[in-house]
Amino acid sequence: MDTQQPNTLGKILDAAEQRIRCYGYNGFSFRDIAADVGIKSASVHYHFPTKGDLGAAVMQRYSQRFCDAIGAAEDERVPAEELLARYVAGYQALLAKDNALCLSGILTAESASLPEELVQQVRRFFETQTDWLKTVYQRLHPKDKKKKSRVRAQQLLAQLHGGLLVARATADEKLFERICNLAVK
Amino acid sequence: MDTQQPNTLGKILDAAEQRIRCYGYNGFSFRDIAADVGIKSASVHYHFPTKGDLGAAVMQRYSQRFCDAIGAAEDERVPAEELLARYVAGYQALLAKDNALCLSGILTAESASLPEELVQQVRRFFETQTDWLKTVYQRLHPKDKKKKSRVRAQQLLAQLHGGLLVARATADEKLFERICNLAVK
DNA sequence: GTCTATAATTTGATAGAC
DNA sequence: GTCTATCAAATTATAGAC
Repeated sequence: MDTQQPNTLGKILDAAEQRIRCYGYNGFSFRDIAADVGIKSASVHYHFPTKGDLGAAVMQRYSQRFCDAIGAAEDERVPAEELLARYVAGYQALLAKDNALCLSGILTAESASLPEELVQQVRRFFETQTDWLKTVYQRLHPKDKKKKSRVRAQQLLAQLHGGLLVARATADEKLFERICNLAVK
Repeated sequence: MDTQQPNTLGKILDAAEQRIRCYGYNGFSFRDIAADVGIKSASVHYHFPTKGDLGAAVMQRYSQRFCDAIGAAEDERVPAEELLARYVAGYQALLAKDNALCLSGILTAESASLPEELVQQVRRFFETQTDWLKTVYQRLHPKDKKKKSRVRAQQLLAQLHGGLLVARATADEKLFERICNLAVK
């Protein structure tokens, strides 16, 4: 799914991210991860003492990757339209491919059964995304009030994450693409 | 959350639906349900032999309730605009209140770890919703092609379910309301 | 760092008394 | 229908050898 990590720690994170995105946080065990990587579960505990530690590390890496990928919303060398198009394209490329949800989406669904730290990480993820999109929308519609740009951002996020959800539920591969096309128009 | 059932079977379904919507299918046990209802887990097994049976019954009742609530999309006594507004209002009233997802949404997120029967039920739920909304949109925009009405329907579903997701993640109670206002405009 | 072995707990599920 | 008692398997996690 992403850049295959050569070291054990990276492989564990890869496996855990994949597992969570497909089965949910409560749908995988340390033994599953161990089997995926080709080691024993005790070795997974060596790298991540508790399941909460593992979940937090996966989410942390995921957030960081997202931030790196989208860059600065204020970067004036790139037109706002293109930033937005890139953002949506990123969802198509990274997320819609295997018909799995965004990591943050699936963790939100299970949030009541998650360690509080993980819930906070997910919340920060969505707030970071909202802030980024808000800035882009403000460049796109400079006359809008900041509040309106924020609502636009939240609306797009809802559309994208809901698109991933409905596409997965109906096993309709083209659905997300159509949602995206409508979103960037 | 819904009409409190007086009989044990109904109480079990209520408790299971609540548990799934907050913790996910993999986030609750028969003992949890038993404790919620005030019986022992063996008694839950009397009503629903396996966890799959329980999950299927919860989803079945949920789908039926949805169908009953929205009525026939072809009902000409009700204007299409109102049907749409009612539909969105239903999401606000039933789902957004406790900041939990739609049952189908959370099951979609975990779908890879679910019994196949349950996955199919969820798929049918979304297809039923899409068909209903498609018919309403065709009444609203009679000149549109059927395909376009279908895409409108999917887009609204994505927006609503994504709205529930992002609202829950950010613990922003007003967010879903704003998404809804934009949706029915 | 990875292993074997194992502890402590939880889980889905069943048998049989009342 | 609900209970007590229990099972077999799985789960998170740790101790200690290599």
